[in-house]
Amino acid sequence: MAVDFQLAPKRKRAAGERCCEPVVYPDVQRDEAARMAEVAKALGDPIRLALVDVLRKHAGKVCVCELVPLFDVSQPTLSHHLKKLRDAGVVDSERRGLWAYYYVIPHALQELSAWLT
Amino acid sequence: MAVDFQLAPKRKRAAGERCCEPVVYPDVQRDEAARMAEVAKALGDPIRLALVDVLRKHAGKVCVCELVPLFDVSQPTLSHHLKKLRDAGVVDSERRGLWAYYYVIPHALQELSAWLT
DNA sequence: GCTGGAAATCGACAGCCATCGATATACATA
DNA sequence: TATGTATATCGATGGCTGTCGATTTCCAGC
Repeated sequence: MAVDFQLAPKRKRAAGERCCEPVVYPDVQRDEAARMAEVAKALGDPIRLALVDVLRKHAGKVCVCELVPLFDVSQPTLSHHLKKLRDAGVVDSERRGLWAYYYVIPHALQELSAWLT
Repeated sequence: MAVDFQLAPKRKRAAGERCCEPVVYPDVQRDEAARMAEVAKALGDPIRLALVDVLRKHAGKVCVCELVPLFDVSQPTLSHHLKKLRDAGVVDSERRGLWAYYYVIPHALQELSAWLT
């Protein structure tokens, strides 16, 4: 995760000089921005975005063995992408025997979605 | 940009066997994923996400000199983030004299927003 | 036990990213 | 022309990312 930003004091400006209407600090709090940016970052790869798309369209849980052949990357690489999505809190997984099933965590995308709307 | 993903046959074919036409992801979907991932990646940094938040809340155009003091990063770093957002097609800028004004491109976030909904 | 398959992890590598200070560019004003 | 200011670009740096092949872990079935 990138370095967190902070509020800094406004710089002084010559009296009466004005380039535009004053701005106020973003409504989004820092931790909100950090959370949403984390989710956005997880979606910021075409493979991961398509993975989430597949998982969302399957209301249930999808076996990794069904996901791997859909993409032109190796199994370890896909596993890496799934881990990124898990670390970002977008998906979760469940093991049944040899197989692992992934699914989108309900409401994981809700905050970002609401902000974008 | 990361390596573009491809779609492969859904099932591994046995040697020489020909069971069916491979299932192919529509190209539209791949392009969509690439475009949306690019936008998501641009939003995948807390500073850039907060920048977009500020610009969106101000329906007009905001001077860079108002943005810089809001964040605890140097002016070159903020300029770099603004350039990232510009390259991703999220914002655009306009120069008036010494000052540069940034604004969110209308509907730039629409596709991603609709997909997330 | 042993063998085989599914998935995760490891180790390495090239490329990208966020950040800074220094510098360049462009414009305004004296 | 000379000076100052706003913004962009440059160059360097440490850290992160996506990718792979090889390996490991875990489980099922023999």
